[in-house]
Amino acid sequence: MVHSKGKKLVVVAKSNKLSASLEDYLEAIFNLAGESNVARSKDIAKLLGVAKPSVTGALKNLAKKGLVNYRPYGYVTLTDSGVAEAARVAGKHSIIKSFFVNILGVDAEVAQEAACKAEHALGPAIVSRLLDFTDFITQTNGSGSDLADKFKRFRKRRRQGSRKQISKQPRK
Amino acid sequence: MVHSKGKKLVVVAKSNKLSASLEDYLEAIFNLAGESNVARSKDIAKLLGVAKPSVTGALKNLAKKGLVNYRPYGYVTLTDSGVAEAARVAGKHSIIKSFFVNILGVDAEVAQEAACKAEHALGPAIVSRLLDFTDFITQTNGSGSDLADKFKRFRKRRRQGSRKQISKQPRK
DNA sequence: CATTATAGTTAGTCTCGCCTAACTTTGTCA
DNA sequence: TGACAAAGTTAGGCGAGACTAACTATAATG
Repeated sequence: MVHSKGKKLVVVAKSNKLSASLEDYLEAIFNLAGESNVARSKDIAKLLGVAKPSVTGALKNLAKKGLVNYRPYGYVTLTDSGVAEAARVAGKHSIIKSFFVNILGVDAEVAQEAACKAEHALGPAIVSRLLDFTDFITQTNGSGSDLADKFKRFRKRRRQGSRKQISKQPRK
Repeated sequence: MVHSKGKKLVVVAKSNKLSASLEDYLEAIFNLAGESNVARSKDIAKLLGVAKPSVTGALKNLAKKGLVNYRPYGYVTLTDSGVAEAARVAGKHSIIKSFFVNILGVDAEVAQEAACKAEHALGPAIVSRLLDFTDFITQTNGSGSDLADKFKRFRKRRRQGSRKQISKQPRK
């Protein structure tokens, strides 16, 4: 971990960086709005698996940051910067998930869930490379057989070869 | 995100799963103990960038879970299951970081920091594949030139090709 | 248009993880 | 060995983010 952190001059500026939680709300609104053009509190709650009052709180918070247009009992819409921010997060999500599924061959469900968490952990430097890498691998299957496929076979061989030692994963 | 979650029978069993924070403490102790065979509260605090009382709290917590041997004012050691758990976390960290550095070509500092966060987000299914994949790529450079190198050139070309559109990343 | 179901909000509480200030214990060294 | 520094702990507090219970506003329906 090794923090270090600014330490002294930190008091200022309530920080415009979003918490993982608020990023999740923003992304949820973005996705819901993308489908049906409206985002209802109810649906946000359902999508994120939280209770309704949690949504209200988050919306107020996002409104204070100028990312959503919030009016009590009204529909929720994203502001311009809200859209930008949400698109950024959703983009990360998509890149990460795509890597998991298309390169690593992870099950879509698992990849989806993992991407939800990882999108808050990985900065632009990594995600940008991940995108390039995924493209690189999927495009480079001109020179020979499909690399992702090769990997699948490699992995199968490896996992079969060492049954007893690794079996699966030291459970728990 | 899409939770769903057990929902009904969840009340029981205070959960033996560690929070991200506690995993960090455990990993820190593991690393410190590995180097000098003792883990002092002071060093844990420094390594994680937290205040001393936070360490005390975490240690009590870990002790309650049977992962560390904690005696007030004494040195901290890991129990057997503490070692197992810590090794698991540290293993994840190492696998993830290695992928970032050796495959994606990310700067070691950045990779270190990102791995710290990602290790809490990625489950065994993904990490196991990540390990295999990294090995696969680094071992498969027999058939032709080094793939990681190829990727580096691919990326350089790509980033140069699209200067204006992507330039870097929409800052903030 | 009145009733009722549904959506949303308010108020209050809880847990987690961190902090500072002040205290106690331990270790060091003259 | 006694004083002082360093390490560790206790007490108290704060913010984020979630929850439940109870209330209010909106929508739908006869």
